[in-house]
Amino acid sequence: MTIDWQAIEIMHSDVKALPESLRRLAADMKLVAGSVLAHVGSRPKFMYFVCQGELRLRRISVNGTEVVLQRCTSGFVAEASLESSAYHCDVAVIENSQVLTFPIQAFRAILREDVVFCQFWMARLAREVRTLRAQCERLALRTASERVQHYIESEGRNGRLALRQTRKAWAAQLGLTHEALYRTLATLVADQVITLTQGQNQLIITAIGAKRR
Amino acid sequence: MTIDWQAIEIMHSDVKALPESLRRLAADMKLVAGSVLAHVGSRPKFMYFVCQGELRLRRISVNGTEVVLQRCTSGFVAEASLESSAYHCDVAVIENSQVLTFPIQAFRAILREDVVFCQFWMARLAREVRTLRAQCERLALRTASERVQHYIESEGRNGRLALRQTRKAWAAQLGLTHEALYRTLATLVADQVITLTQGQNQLIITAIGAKRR
DNA sequence: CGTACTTTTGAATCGCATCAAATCTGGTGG
DNA sequence: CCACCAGATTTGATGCGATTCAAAAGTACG
Repeated sequence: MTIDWQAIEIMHSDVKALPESLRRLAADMKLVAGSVLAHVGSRPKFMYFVCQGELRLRRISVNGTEVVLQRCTSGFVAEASLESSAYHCDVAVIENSQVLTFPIQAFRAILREDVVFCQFWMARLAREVRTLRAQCERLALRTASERVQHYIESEGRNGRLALRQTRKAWAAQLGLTHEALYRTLATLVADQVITLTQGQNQLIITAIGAKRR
Repeated sequence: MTIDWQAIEIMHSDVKALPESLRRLAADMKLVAGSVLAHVGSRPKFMYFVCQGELRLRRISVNGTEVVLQRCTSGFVAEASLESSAYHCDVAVIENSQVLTFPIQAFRAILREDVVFCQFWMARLAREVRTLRAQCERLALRTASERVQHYIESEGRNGRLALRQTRKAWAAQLGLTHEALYRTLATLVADQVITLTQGQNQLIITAIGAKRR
């Protein structure tokens, strides 16, 4: 059960910040798509780090709609769970995944002792805050078209975005039904605001004009 | 220009966690309603702590709508600015306010040295993440009524909520127009889902039934 | 007492959700 | 290799709910 840290570091540079003491406590774990790693309200026992696959933080809202709060395909999951005594969302396994697990008590202890790692962790949280603020901003936009363009601008590079998920999943993240997203993309293409190109296993979206709305 | 820390600590318990070294660098500052403390894109020079008044993190979105990302009436503002070289939102002064300012370089340095304060700061960030996740969840709800009830549940206590802002401002936070919110509140009252009581200078909202939608 | 702002109500319009159904796709097992 | 299946994609029709524009009434504050 030895973990090949070097191999993991190549894929996930975040791992480099992990102190030796934490690495010794890590364990390897495989997860099956469709399962749920943690439920709302349950007590966090481990911190998880995604090496492969995809997890999602989600909540089933009052009326039954699924709300995606975060997609995790690489890196730590649910950083905020470190501080709290209960998960505030479900952690769902979307694809077969491989994760590292760290006992949460030990994690907390090391965070208290290791200043460098503490720094690193704070930076992670701050980044998370920024991402969430962007998402709030996006969800407050009133039309599907605006949300799509906002997403391209804030998540893409120079108006180019490689969509690493299905459009259906993207729709959930944008707070739209998949039908609405399909239609919106179609009209945006027709109006020459964006172009869609099929890359290998992912859709490439490119913004063209400065046209809005 | 001496700051009365004891007086401030009574109102804002967060201040107790501030190490002496940081306190020595603090300065007092009064802000006028309507002004803007920091603009998107500008470089953070100070960390701000709100003693009195109200600041808001906001962004003017693509189509001109104001999006409120955070209201600050007490405590640190824009925690994430600590890590970044530019503000990612405007910091607007809503009411005449009094804030403490801390040179950001020094703030960072002390965070590197003082483990206890670092702990405290991490906890703040984690709380912020949770709040933002709740807001994302709320904004993804499709109807005004659901957002209102979600807000009452997540921000209130036992189905009771003291609204510390105007309904118009609340509407912005909920991603609604003020008209929509007024109408929604009216129908929720009519349907006996909530009651509204006028407290001193604030509206008290109480959820009654388990009725949804 | 006037001004600026919030609160309230009305009417028309628009965009998305919803329900439905057809097609396309990748992956599976025979 | 092909038939088949589950899921994603796509298109259509309809209705609801929020936006929008407008205007009046209420409220706080100097």
